[in-house]
Amino acid sequence: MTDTARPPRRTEIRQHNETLILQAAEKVFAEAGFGGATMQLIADMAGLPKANLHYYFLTKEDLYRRVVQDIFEIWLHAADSMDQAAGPIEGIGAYIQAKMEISRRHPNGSKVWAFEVMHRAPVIQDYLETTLRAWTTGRVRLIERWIAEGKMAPVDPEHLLYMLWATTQHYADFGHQIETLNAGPLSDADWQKATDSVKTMILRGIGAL
Amino acid sequence: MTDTARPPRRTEIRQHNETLILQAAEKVFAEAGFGGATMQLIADMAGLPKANLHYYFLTKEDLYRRVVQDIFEIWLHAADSMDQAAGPIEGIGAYIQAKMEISRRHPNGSKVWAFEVMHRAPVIQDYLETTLRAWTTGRVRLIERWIAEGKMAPVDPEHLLYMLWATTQHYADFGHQIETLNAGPLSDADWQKATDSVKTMILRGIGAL
DNA sequence: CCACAGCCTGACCAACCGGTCAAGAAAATT
DNA sequence: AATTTTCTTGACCGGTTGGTCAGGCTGTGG
Repeated sequence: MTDTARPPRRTEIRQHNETLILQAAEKVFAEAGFGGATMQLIADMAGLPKANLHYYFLTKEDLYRRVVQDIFEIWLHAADSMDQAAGPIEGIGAYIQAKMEISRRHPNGSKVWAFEVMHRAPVIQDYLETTLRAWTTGRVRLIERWIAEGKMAPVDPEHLLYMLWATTQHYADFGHQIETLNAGPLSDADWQKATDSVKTMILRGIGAL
Repeated sequence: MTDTARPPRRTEIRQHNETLILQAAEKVFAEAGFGGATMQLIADMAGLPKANLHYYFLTKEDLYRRVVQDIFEIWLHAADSMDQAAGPIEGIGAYIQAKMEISRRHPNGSKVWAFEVMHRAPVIQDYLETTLRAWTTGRVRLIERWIAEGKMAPVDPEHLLYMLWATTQHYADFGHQIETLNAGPLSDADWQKATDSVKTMILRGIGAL
């Protein structure tokens, strides 16, 4: 066998433990930030000795980088629904729907992203400058086409994107504030109402309704 | 002299150094979070020895609390313009204007607030439950009145408030991401355009235009 | 049975953390 | 000038941190 391209073997144990650690890390990094998180706390939450974490992830920063990268992947895929849409009502409506669901199911991921960007993105700056910028340019063109086709009002595409990110991520990043004002966690109906409200206000705001 | 009501004397030195420390602390807390910030770093940035910080502020947490409280004050005052307005166009328009200016001039304050809320607000939870909740209730009533008077569409007032907070604060909290996509800091014209975009989309979104 | 690579972990370390303190300098008050 | 209060600071302390490492464990292929 001269299979030089074979990837380094990943036993099931490795896969399992890495997942365990990443889940715990996401939670701890979200709740305490990079500086406030401790490897010991992540280890305890994952149910492993601390030294084991350093076996799978060389340093705290390596572990953090993996968490942020994994989140970034989820974010990018959320926009797939936007691309093959006939117009803004379907496209932006679906994007809002997808991002609201991510905010509900991966609130910790959203928070880690927020932490990272507020830190001036020391770990994922290159992603911002390459992948995210390319992604943004593509959606700006899409929105400009919809405007040219008279399917929506001539709003600034970049600021529309910022508004979409801000409103949807707010329900994850500031979830605690919302739950406090709501006097408890949001129910299924609450989330439905939130999603509908955001959709309605934004779609009407861009003159698509 | 039996002036028992006299406030604790505040020399100019005290006032000056407290301001110096608070400014440095706001910046460091914003850039590193509570856990990541160190008293040594704040001291260096303020140009004072570390022991001097503990003379003016007993503990790191006391200093942090002061920073968060100061920010909270600024936020509350921003809504004054909203109250004595004839309708949503003036009221919400002025509120957006005020909050965008705060995002521009106090981006660190906004970030510290975001950090605190993401931490599940260990320091200012009581503020959320009392002051912020009361404030919110008042504005919800105001918006409901505008709706009843037919001055805007029947949107959910709470989610409108969340949208206002999310969009305006996004320009502070995610300023680095925006600047990266913008390939540089936002100019006066950029900020004007951002403010106009937010105003137009939201006011049209609530059917006030 | 052996050999060997991957996996596990208690014990340990240098560096750094928030916070303390005593002694003195500076300023304000008498 | 004397006294009292406020301010300043280097040196220090116990506790915690990220990271290391030697040695043991486990499962698998021959």
